[in-house]
Amino acid sequence: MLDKAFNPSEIEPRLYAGWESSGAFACDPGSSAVPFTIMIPPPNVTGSLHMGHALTFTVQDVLVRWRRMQGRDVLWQPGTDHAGIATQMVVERLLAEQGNVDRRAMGREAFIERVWQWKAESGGTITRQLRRLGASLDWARERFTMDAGLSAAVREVFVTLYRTKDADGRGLIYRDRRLVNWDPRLQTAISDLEVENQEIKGHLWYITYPIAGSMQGEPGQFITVATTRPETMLGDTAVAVHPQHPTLAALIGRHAILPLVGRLIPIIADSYADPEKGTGAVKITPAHDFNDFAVGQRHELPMPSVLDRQACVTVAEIADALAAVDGVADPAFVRGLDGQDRFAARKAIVAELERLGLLAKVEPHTHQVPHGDRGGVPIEPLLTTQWYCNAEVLAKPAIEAVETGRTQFVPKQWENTFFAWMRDIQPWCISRQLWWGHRIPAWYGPDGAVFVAYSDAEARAEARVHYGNDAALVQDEDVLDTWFSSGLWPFSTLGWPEKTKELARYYPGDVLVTGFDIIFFWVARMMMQGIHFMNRVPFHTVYIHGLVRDERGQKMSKSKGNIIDPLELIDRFGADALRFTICALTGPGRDVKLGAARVESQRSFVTKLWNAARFCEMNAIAPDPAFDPAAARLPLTRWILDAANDAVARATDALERYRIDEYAAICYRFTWNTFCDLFVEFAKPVLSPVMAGPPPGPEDAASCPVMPDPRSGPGHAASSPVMPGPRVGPEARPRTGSGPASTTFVLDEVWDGRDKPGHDRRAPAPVQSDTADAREVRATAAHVLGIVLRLLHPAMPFVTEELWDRFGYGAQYSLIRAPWPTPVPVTDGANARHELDWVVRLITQVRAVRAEMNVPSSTPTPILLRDATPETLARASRWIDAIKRLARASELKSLTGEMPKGSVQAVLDEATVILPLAAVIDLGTERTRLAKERDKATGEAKKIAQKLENVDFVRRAPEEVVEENRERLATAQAEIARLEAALARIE
RNA sequence: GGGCGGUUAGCUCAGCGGUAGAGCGUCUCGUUUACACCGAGAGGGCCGGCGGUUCGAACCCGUCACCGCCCACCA
Repeated sequence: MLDKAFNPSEIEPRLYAGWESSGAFACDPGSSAVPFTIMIPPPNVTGSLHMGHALTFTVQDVLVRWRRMQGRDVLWQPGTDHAGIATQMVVERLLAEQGNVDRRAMGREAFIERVWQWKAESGGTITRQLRRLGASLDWARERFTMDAGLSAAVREVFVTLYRTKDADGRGLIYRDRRLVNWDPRLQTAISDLEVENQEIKGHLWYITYPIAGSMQGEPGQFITVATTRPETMLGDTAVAVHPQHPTLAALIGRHAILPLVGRLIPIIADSYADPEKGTGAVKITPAHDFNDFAVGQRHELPMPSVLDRQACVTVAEIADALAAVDGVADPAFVRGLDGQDRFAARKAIVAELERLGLLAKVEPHTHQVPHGDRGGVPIEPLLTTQWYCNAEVLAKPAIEAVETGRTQFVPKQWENTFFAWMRDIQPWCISRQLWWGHRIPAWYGPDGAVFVAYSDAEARAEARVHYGNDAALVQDEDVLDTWFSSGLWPFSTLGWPEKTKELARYYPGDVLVTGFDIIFFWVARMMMQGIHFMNRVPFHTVYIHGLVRDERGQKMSKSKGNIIDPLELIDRFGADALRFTICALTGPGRDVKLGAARVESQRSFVTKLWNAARFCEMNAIAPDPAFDPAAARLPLTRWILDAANDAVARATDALERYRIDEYAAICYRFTWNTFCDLFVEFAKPVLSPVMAGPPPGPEDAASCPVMPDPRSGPGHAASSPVMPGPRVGPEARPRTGSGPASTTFVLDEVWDGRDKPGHDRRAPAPVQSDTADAREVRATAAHVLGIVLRLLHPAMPFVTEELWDRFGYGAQYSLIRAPWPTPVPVTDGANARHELDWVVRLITQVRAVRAEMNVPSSTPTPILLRDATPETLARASRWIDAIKRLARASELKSLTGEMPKGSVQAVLDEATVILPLAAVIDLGTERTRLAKERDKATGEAKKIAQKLENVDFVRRAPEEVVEENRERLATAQAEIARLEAALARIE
């Protein structure tokens, strides 16, 4: 027996362990099946599962589980990223907390050993958490970016790119001395992508630079520059003005005296100086500003650095130029700045300028200041020698691959983002001044000669050739950007550069799933490196999902305190509920707004499925291997099989299009609305007919609050004249066995105006019907439940597996590899659909009317059909038990004569549905209700008529559209006529 | 400055040329034995504004407004 409720916390760990140990997630390189590969975006080894992970891994797991069920040989490659900066920071913080010496005191080797130790102890957090989410990763193949094999791949790539020369004879990896984004807190170079601009409320300082050799009172005695960074002025080597500047151009060629420093700097012409901005003159500090660096290169200016690696002032490079100038420059002041922090120096410099009267003015100024995304402090452009990768060369084939569609983005609009960045790609700084990471395989000789090699030994061998003897070599201290190794993930995890059978089989992969924030960092680099080294794109599809936000659409962040922990949600509601919520909310190009309330409401779907299964269990519904859907003969079974076909086809199509949200909605609707609300309810009278029909009404019809007409007395209804009903021809007579239930009720009985006392159903026997009909319904129910479980398995693996096992659809843990459902032939599905559609509409109509008239559902009433065709009456007869049960009917009959007084009417196709409710209805209310219905239909008819009167519409619209409108008009007009007739019957 | 996305029921969102939809919330009714994490029913929207294309626009085009994001840059 299934428990009353699904208990995820008990069931999930057990099922996951079973899956994993039974090898259900493992790929099979020896299989003949078509492979399907997804490379996990390796989470940081320091990470713990956050909502972004929950989103991306749920989406991937849905795709992976679905494809596995389709029979593909799935490799979902797991692993983690060594995450250079992040991990180094974590371990350094830990060392500090434990009161250890810092890493520099500790030494490189000992520190790295400590990081490995940390990884062994704490690096498994994220992978454990992924298991809790239900991610079906092939754990036996787990990789780490610093594994020996992956490290070998990194060296292979580095050496190869270094040795591959571009058109100018330069390696695709090369060393260069230029400005780099320097993070003074972490004391390492970072790439452009790791810089985040933050809006800062600062100041614009206007500083007066005296012109050298100018006379007192001369108009051009000073040139004023504006700056947001006065402290960099120590490194100024020019002042630039626009060559066509109306007034300042006259000063070009003269020199300014750099305040504080006393050095003479030229006033140069450069169109970089925008006459509209600031004062029109701009100070040039080539070593501390990217634009100024370019100006400095153009004019061959000196480039002294005045800030060091900790962003403190250093005067070493300008010491020789210091000169005392009365009232302008004082070498002692500048020397006094040496070693001061950049912001302290700024303050001091501003104060000194003010004291000297060289500060023309200060304005408040809000501007974007670049910050390091990890360190969080303003970055400092710094002149250093770093290793670069010529991304421009590598980008070209990657751009082409997307242009030609060999790799496609979903949604497509992200291709524009990709192109925009790739077509203007900058040299990629790949060296980092860290210890944790892949050490750059470059060695330096005593004279600075560089030897790039696979190993220390190989480098020594090269040096021996170079020098003619054994020279002492020193390996480069730096490590590579983490993304350099991540970019190799699609093939380094498969054994490259070895030619493994996994590499041949699983590269290229199929889909890459990630967020848009990673397109540049990772997707672009995998494309570039994958194409360059494997000659093929690493994946044919890049599926980009949104970001997870909180319920109000705010980005989740620690500072806002709106972080939602997926593990907490799993604890509270179960992994299936969380996963299904994510699936339902992840529309293309849309962020996922998620909160506990949403997960809680989706949990009820898990419960619903569980309870539907309990119903099946209670009704002895069990899988029947001999069941043949094509042989189903009942309208009910043919209808549900037909509807299941439709759900299967549409769910599969949605997954093909990566529309996880549509897939979820289709499954949800089919399970809840179609299977539970309709099929199960219709099945009940067949499965246990004793329980069919409404609960017992009052024994005495006269005491029923519905029937007696308070105005005319209890005898009134009974005294209404009743005409004989139509004889239903034998062809329309219900055939025993073709309907869903016993047909003890005959529709050609004429309603006699009296409600029959209900059967005595006060003690329903818990018997299960064992008719052929009931057996067919049971087998069908089991078949369709099996489809539901398989359809939902990718989204809700736990509850579906549990039910699959409990019902014995297959061996334990077999759902994970059960065949994905495909549509099956159904006999005359359209007919069954039409039939059920009518029954549902009848029931809905009656329910609506009853609710509107405030008839309590405990009070059954008769349902009379007027003007119904024999076909309709036959249909009604076939479904009489279900109708009575679901529409709370005491009986169902045809009516040709006059309507009982005080009846309520509703129009259903050609027939009018009449509910005799004399006791409770007010004629005025009923008249208003019917008039409202009629007016609605009239409005509809008028709209369509207008359309059809438009000759252009009739002439130019497609024939089927015109025809459809004609039909709709006819239907509406017929409905109006019947509603008019109904109104006329009311006195 | 360049670009992208969004604006549809109270909320979250589907729909993207031919009858405006769902879930949640609201209101009403219901102790029907699968399920109150339930069932039934109802109310609720000139689909951001203005133009245009079309027989027909929530949907296509233009434009504006507001919200969000990305890139560049602001001496």
